[in-house]
Amino acid sequence: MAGPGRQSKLEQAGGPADASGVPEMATIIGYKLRRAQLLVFQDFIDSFAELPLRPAEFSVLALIARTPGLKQSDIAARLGIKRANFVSLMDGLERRGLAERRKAAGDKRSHSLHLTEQGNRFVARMVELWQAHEQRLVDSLGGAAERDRLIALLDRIIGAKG
Amino acid sequence: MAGPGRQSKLEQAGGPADASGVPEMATIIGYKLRRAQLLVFQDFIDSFAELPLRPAEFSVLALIARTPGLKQSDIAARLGIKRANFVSLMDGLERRGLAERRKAAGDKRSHSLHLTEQGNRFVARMVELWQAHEQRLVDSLGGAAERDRLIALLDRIIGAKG
DNA sequence: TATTGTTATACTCTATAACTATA
DNA sequence: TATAGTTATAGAGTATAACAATA
Repeated sequence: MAGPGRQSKLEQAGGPADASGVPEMATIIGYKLRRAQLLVFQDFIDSFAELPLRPAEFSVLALIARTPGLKQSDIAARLGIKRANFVSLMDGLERRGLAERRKAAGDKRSHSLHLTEQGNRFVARMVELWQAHEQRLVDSLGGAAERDRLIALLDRIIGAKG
Repeated sequence: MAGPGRQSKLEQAGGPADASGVPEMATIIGYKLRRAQLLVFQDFIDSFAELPLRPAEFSVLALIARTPGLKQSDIAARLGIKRANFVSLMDGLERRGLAERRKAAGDKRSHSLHLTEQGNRFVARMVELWQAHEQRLVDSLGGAAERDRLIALLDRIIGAKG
């Protein structure tokens, strides 16, 4: 990792560094990712003032809408949510009448997840609000092509875990 | 927002959507940003197993190293940390003997922040560990040019708040 | 009056262990 | 034995209000 001749390869990993090699925050990938992600989530929250919904709840409803009938554990795993933490999240969606647990056919341990009728209507409005939010983001990036480039780069970081 | 002729502009904001317009998570900017950021922070934490340090602590030490003497509130504001939350973070760095508060010259209310001698040595090692972490990221992206493209795209989202 | 640092507090998110009922 | 769902709990991270000292 640190052989001789290291000095001749300054700035190979990070961006501009001072004499001691301390990087400027503006050039650090993780720092920029965090700042951007916080801003995007804040815009998401603001966009859903009319229909209070957190990003995690949005992702659960969207996934159930697209692939109804999946087991609770499957939904949680696909979204990177621990199954223990998924319980109260799903409780909330059920309490609001948007989604429901049904006894799975074969396996009596598991629940399969579905939207309710009200949930379907909710998701329709949710998608409209989301599109406005996403369009703002795409515009700030400079267009759909830039959006695609950003996602392609993020996918390289995420790798096979996508 | 939703005029007639909307069907002819499908997928303008989001990526592939099903018949009801529900987006696939893999095409959502905020979702990808979150996943990537979590992975990067996890790799950061793993990289600092030898020298336990959280991302926020890293950013504070790096900022003090590059611009010593700034007020506590300035450091916090530049990093997007609420000053109330900055107190215990700084307490930790001071307790570990890495950084210190000094009475500011003019204003008796404020503290100016500096690294200790031990802090300088710590930062030197911290930078080495960080470079290995950052190099892994750059490699996964495909090179420094891709890193620059990613940061440029993130800066468009962040806008003037960077 | 306003600002700096601080305390206290609360809420969200995340992580782990242990329980139950099934398999 | 292992898995699905659940409960309880603890730790971060983050947000606001209020206070003392100082400007």
